[in-house]
Amino acid sequence: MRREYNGGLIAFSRFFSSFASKSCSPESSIHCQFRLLYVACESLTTTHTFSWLLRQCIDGRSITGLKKIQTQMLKSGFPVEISGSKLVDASLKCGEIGYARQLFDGMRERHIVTWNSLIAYFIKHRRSKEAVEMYRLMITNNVLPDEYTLSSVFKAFSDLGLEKEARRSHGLAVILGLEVANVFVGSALVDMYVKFGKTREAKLVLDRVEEKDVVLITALIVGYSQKGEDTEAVKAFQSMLGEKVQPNEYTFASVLISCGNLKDIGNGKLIHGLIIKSGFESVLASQTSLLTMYLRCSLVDDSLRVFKCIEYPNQVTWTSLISGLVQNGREEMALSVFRNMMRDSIKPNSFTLSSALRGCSNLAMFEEGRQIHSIVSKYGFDKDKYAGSGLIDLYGKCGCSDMARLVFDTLSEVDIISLNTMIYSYAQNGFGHEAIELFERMIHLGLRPNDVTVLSVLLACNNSGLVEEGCAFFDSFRKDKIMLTNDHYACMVDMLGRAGRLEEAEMLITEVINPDLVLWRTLLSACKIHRKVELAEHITRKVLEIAPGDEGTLILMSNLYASTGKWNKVIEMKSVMKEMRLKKNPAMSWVEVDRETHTFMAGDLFLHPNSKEILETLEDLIRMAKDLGYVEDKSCVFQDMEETAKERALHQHSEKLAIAFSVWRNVGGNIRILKNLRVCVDCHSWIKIVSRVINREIICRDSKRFHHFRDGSCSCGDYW
DNA sequence: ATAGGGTTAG
Repeated sequence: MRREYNGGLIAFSRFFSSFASKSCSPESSIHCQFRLLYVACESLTTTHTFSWLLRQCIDGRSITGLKKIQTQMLKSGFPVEISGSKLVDASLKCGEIGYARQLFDGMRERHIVTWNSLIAYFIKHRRSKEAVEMYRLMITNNVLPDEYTLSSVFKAFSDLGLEKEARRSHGLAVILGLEVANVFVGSALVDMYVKFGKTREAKLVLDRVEEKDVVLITALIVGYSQKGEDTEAVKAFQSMLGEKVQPNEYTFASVLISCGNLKDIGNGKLIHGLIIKSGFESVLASQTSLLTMYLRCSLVDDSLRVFKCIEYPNQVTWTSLISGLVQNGREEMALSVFRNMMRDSIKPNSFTLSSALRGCSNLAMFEEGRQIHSIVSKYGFDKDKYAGSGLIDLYGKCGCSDMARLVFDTLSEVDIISLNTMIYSYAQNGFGHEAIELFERMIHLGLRPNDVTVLSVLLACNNSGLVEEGCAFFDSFRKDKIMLTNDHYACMVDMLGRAGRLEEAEMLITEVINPDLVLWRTLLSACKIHRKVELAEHITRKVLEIAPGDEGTLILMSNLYASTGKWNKVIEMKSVMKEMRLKKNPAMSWVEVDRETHTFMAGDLFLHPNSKEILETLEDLIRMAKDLGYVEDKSCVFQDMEETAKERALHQHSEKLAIAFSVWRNVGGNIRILKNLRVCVDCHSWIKIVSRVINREIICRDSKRFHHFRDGSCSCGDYW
């Protein structure tokens, strides 16, 4: 009789659902189900039917239905303990935590499944605190946790950093014999120790688990690769194969990260083969991991080949490609990939945006970067620290530290990275006081400065001529036992050297355990500024002992001889360089106009389609600058030639060409140019005057810093 | 009836 009714019910339900799918809206379909439940609830008793009905409620997310079933269960004398856990589980699956909690609180006797379901729900929704509270309540109520409880709750411990309590529960798992016997408990433990950064203990747990499976071993591999113990990760993977445990896409993903970190292309390709052999070749996660691995190993073509085989790349796949291309210096391609992604209507996330922004800031692509800024806003990432730092970096590298600051001030959370980025932006642009102010705020917030902070602060002092402040900071960093690297020393050597305190600068180098070429070259360029030929010769001899024929040193020395008029020495140096087949890095400037980049090389305009117009504009600008007092500084010419030829050479320095081009194209607003070397004294004084002539700000990024030319003066205070 | 691992970033 009952069975018949149940069968009838199913048929009834089928009738309704087919009816619903054909002609009804989803709401009316659920309405039909309510009617159905109402009818059914009148006379039902079997466990089987209750389960079926609960399933219907879960599918229809119907709390009303649940309540009806509850009444019916009570009426029919269904064991309260069982019905309770069933109802709690069903309410949680309907997303009704409030009702579940209400049921839970009303129970006199609670089945362990009830506890487990609630804990699992909290874990699933990352409500770790409540999960742990529930677990504690369970213990105080003398309910002994089982394998289900433990395999869930460990995640909450690691999430909240409750290591002590976690170890106590681990002990419980050992006493109950679950650590060894239940692989779920074992993997949860491994995962937990991994999250605590304790890979050694994770491995000890793994070794004790009797029947090891993929998840267990993968959890350990993940731990190794996230901690940078990449060799261990690869070893664990190999031993997994030895134990005949079949890896899956999760396993491949983590071991491939380690291969990428190790640049272990041999194992990387081996795993690629394994992926094909075990049928994971068209699993998106595996494809993405392979793509990333190839990019980390700088095999851009291989990664593109993998990408082409992917039918539907997702957000992560696209992002991985974009960030990898940027890391390999293929910014242009990265940005075109980004545009393709947007065209395919794949939503970007903060990873995507910060990668694309880094592509822009590497090349100081202002317009492109601004467009990405509007995408950042469109998708609601204005307050995000990752996208935000990307924007700060972009604006900093485009010479707009005020815009960088606007972004910084909207961030919802200030952390060491965003602070460092902002301080560095100020430093590059010569806003020393602003940088120091932010640094003080950082200390006030209780954040410990790291090596990037130290470099940014020193650079800020250096670029603003704050020598005393810089020295004071340096001393305090030394006292605070902050690790100082060669870069930090190089910054100080530059600062002291440029201030003419060459002896102190040299002393500082002797303090360094392993002085590198950069340090010596820095001191050498200070010699060049102050025309200290003898000291420079002394240093050059020293450097050439460590690094015979060092290109940078020879060029600096040759330029020093040239600027002091020692032309025979210049010829000598040049012949040495020629013999060693060294070529000077040609000076280049570039400028972005209408999202197109135009590159200029000194004296080289013949190939430009508008050379005539550019030269005419340039002549006008030089004439007007001369009217306001510009005089050529011929010490900036490093070749021995006739005076008029020197003038001509000066007039065609790449930055002058780039500025003339921008003026001719009538670029609106500021003029923003970039240069691969440092700007020379002659161009510097010329650009100052031109900024007044055309009454516009000219921002020039050279290889070391920014110069903001406005109304006849420069932000660097003629100190660079 | 209730349970475990991964991919992209400054």
